[in-house]
Amino acid sequence: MQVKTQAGFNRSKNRNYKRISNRGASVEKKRTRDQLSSILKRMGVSIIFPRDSKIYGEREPAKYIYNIISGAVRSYKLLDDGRRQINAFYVAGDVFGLETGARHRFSAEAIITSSVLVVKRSALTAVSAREIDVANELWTLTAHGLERVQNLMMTLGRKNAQERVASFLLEMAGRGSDKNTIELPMSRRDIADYLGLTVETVSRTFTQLENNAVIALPSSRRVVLRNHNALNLLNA
Amino acid sequence: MQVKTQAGFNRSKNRNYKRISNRGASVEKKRTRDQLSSILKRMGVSIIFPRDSKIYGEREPAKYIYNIISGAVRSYKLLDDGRRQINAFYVAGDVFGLETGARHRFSAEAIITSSVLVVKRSALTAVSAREIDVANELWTLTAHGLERVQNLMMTLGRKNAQERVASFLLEMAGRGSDKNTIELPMSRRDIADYLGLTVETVSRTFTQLENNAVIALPSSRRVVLRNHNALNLLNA
DNA sequence: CGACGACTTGACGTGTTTCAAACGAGGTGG
DNA sequence: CCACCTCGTTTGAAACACGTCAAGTCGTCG
Repeated sequence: MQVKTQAGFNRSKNRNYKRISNRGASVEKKRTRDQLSSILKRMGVSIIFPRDSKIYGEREPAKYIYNIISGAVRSYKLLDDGRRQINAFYVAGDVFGLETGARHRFSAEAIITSSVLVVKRSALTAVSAREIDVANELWTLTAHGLERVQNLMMTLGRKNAQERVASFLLEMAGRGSDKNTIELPMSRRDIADYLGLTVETVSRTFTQLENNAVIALPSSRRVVLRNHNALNLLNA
Repeated sequence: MQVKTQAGFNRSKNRNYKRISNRGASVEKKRTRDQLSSILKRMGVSIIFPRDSKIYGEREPAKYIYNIISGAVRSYKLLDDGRRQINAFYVAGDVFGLETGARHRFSAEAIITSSVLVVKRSALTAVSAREIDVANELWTLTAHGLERVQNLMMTLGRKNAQERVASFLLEMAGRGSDKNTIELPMSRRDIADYLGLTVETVSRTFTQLENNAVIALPSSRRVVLRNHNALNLLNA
């Protein structure tokens, strides 16, 4: 884990997190909006994580919060016998590793070489104890994580292979700048462990979608969406 | 939906929600601990929801927060073709319906006749805007919901039928007072839609576990855990 | 150019679903 | 008090989607 000592050259799109209304508070500074990412930029240290390197492990003390500058990260849990469930892929702009408990409940690894802003959690909670807006942003961040996982839950519990892959592709397309061409940083195995399938089934489903002219596969890691309608139908 | 106008006779065990430490805040009132449930009791109105009645629907404005006094509730999402995924069962003491966005992202129904404290969300957010401890409790509540769903995700993505049912039984046992005998308020269909299986598979798995002397089934809705060890092994 | 790992494809096996029927407990009416 | 209906549950048999095992292909990098 190489350390780049200078911090705060964050060049990625930082999504503006919605805030809940706080009517009822009388003397309230309304100026703030997305303070969090500026705090992260100010307090964070940028670190480079090489491909497949561990960022943190399940059950380890959750002392830091992470904000991706560039690259991609997978977060996962393992069963005793090695079965893996990936619960999220994070890309540039995403914040991860935020916990309310003392320890991380997942492991996190860089999928490709990634530049990540690392922020002391204690520093952040100190701010949020004073600034209600920051506290709300943290809450909203957790709530967004919850939303994502709840959607995944639907996928894992009730969708077939085609529908799962379609959901995945639409989710990935919703992140990149080009809504039609997706560059996948992760392997088929990662996708399989995200969607509750096997590598073989994922691969077969990709070629099936290609044969049906729903997608094109210029290369195995590049997907072109050719028929959004069909994908949306599959997404149910 | 019958209304019982008098509020605040909450007689159920209210779990004490863990709070994150807020070191760094200088002038801090440390007195509070689980203010939330007392606020709910104070501000809530008790309502009786009959069996199978709707409490709120997906996409409806999230104007209220709910705290179960007695009974049981299921929260779920539907796909267009009617496939259902239950994301949580709530029992006495549980809080549900808390959102950071404007609308509910799930539907909620009473599984059996249930008495529920209903609290205006605006009232609660007004308090949390002033009281950082309350804000933290709300955050922690969301975080606990996230934990639960993340565990379910593992179950749905990577476990077989026996393991899913074992997880379910252990989860349910962890709630009731008697850790060995479980009274199930929900049907086999509900369990199936929670575990991503069909009714038939759930039923078969129950009898299979009974034949292996892991559980006993005095009646279809009453389960006796006879071999915790075996269940824990299945739980992985 | 050769080797390694990721991906694809094929053939076969199996756990879960599907379709169908029987069972059983609870409630109603005669 | 019993016959009857209903609905949740169980059980059976057959179909199928996905998993498993195995062999190939492709791309990348030394």
